[in-house]
Amino acid sequence: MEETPALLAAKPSWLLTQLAVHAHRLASDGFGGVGARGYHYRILAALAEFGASSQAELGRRSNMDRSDVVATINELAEQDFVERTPDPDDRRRNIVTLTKAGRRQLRRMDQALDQVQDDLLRPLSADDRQTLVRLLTDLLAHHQRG
Amino acid sequence: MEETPALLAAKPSWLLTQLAVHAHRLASDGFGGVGARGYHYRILAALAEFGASSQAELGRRSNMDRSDVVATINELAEQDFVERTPDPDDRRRNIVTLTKAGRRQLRRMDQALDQVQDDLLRPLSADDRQTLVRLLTDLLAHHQRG
DNA sequence: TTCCTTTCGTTGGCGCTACCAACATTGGCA
DNA sequence: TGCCAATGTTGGTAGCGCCAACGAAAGGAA
Repeated sequence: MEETPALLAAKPSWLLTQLAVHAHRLASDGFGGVGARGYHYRILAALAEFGASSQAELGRRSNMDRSDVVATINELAEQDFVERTPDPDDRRRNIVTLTKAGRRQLRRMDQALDQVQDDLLRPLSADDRQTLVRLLTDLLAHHQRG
Repeated sequence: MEETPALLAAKPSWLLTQLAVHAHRLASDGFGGVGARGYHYRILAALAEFGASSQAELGRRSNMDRSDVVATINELAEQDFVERTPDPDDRRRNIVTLTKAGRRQLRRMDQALDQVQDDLLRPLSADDRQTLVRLLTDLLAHHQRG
């Protein structure tokens, strides 16, 4: 294998984005096994955790653009993983509901994702994993405000 | 701000990929100021560090697909940041050379990137930054073999 | 009430990164 | 010689993130 330029290898942003590529590939492979992708998981997870929501709400919680939520809900609804019904109390909104099948799909995706975490962090000790998660959590929290 | 589902927030792969989004946005903003993007930096950095190379070599060092190297070299050559000449010793290959202007562009991009690192790691102490880099470096090294 | 602003869902787009398949040309090797 | 590997190139595709614009509807100010 060829050497990576030191200019790159020394940059935290390089380490982060390259590692994210690996993480994304692992996750995609896992999700691909159940015919889904990341956006689907985000929406299903948000629904399972906070219950039926409007699309705008789902977007804010899952860090997704409104327009991408539309497409994702379309796909999930076509597979009967969610239901989209107009909100009678606010006629601008749709209420998105998780179905039984959707809950099952979420469980499948979650298991795949757990395996991904293992593969991703394999070389690290339990302590190091915890440290890494702490640092990343701090950083992410910071960048989601400023 | 709305709450992120715990199912997401707990996954290292989520932290990593989301943080990479922020890192990428910061870098893109920095690069955008000089009319460039990530692929350009990778190629220029590899050329500066290892000297004139074939496109395939550049791709391996910069972690890029051959086809993406072609497009990137096209763009860099159009701005006279690199020169592409056929290799007389191996007529399959091109030799890509960094120009003075290319070196200047790299310096500009590198300065922008240094600022990005600061912004990215701002909330962390010097110790924490070092720890983070160590952990990420270990992980990345692992995933670039297996 | 009327007017203005905001929110919501939707459509249709774009950029960047990461890939893949196919092809012709050329080198290297058995 | 004949076969396989590497190279550059073309022309795709997918996923994620994002933006502008629109009509419909809600909310708040005057």
